[in-house]
Amino acid sequence: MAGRPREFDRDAALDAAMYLFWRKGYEAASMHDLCDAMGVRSPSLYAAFESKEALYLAAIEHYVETQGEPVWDRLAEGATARAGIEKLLIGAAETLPKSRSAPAGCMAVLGAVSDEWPATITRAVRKVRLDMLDNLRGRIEAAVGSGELPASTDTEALSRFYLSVFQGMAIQAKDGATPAELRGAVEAAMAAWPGEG
Amino acid sequence: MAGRPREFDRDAALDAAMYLFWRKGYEAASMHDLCDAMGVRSPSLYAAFESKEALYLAAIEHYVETQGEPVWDRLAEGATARAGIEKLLIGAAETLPKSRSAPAGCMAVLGAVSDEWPATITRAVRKVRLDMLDNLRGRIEAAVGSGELPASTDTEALSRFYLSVFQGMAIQAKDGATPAELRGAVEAAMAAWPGEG
DNA sequence: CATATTCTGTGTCGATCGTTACAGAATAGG
DNA sequence: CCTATTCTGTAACGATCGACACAGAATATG
Repeated sequence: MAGRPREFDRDAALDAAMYLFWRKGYEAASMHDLCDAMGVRSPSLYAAFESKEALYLAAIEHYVETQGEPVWDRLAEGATARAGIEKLLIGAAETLPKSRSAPAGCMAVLGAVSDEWPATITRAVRKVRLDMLDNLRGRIEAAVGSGELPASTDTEALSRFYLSVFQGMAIQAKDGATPAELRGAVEAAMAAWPGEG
Repeated sequence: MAGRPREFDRDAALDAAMYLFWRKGYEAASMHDLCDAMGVRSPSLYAAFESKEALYLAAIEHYVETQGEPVWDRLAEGATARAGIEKLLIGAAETLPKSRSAPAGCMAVLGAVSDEWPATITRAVRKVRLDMLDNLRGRIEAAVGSGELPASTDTEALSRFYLSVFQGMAIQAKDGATPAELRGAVEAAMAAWPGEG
């Protein structure tokens, strides 16, 4: 292909945009802020990502791949569903609080929770949250199939419950909760596992 | 006092502003939208509430008084802390989903979760969330004092856990969860009560 | 080298943002 | 009635928003 080569790294720029959207949300991250953070002038940005809306969609997808999946992969680990969920939540307790390398909270949990973000973004972010529920339910249903949990288990309720713990932890992390404080909540939550106590 | 009397009901206008902020958040609710919803022209609005920022602060306070407290008052009801928390969460399951009269979710839980809302608002909304934690911890510590819970109870962890359930439920309500679905999560959460199972 | 193509940088577009100046209307106190 | 005071409505302010026109610079292909 002919033409002047792009002078910036598209993936690095997308990564920078992700962090800014993560920290500020959609509306509060202006194109001016984004250009600064990405080290790119706006025409180059539009040429590479089409629009602010499309940039956010690319950023949330990038977030899921680079930030979300490493945490949610733990759900599949462990010999039992109980162990997998505990690993997931402990990992979240470690990851959600603000650190040197990452803002506090979860971009997918805390994004588009008010109306009037562009509808495509609301739809995309909500889908990520609903995928979380599906992942939990999948692991729990498998546990019922394998006999780890009784057939009478309300898998819908149990997965919704653990999802609410995860999502609530994201908000508390945004409010300054430490990993140790969140681990305490996880420990309390695991006591709700059927048959526990 | 002299002067032309105000032609609109300040409390009714504040109530309308509260619902709009509740639904849209801070930035997405423009002064234009607010004037429409409140039935007031902007100079009258500024004369009565000073600024958009001050209006939001008044609205969140109004929200806590009229929407939050009726739900959180249930925490004090019931013979035991366990019963109080269950009443609170069941009430939340009923209240948080979208209804004819109210938007989905909780204005305090879902507000100011991204940076760069005005700092005074972030501080005020976060304080409401931290008050939730204090309320839960207070009830739980009282239960330890009365012997309902063993002295070894990690009251901090237990209150953080139930707070995370409440806050997670607010997000799921925003994503369309029904009262019945949230009640299921509450039922699962109550199984984590110490000694349960 | 010549040309087509693609990126970069400057500057700016119209729209909308929160906010307010100003003039007219409506009251209370004298 | 007259005046001071406070509200209402029109209209507009400067600032910022997302997005883009345009010209110049840099490459691949022929």
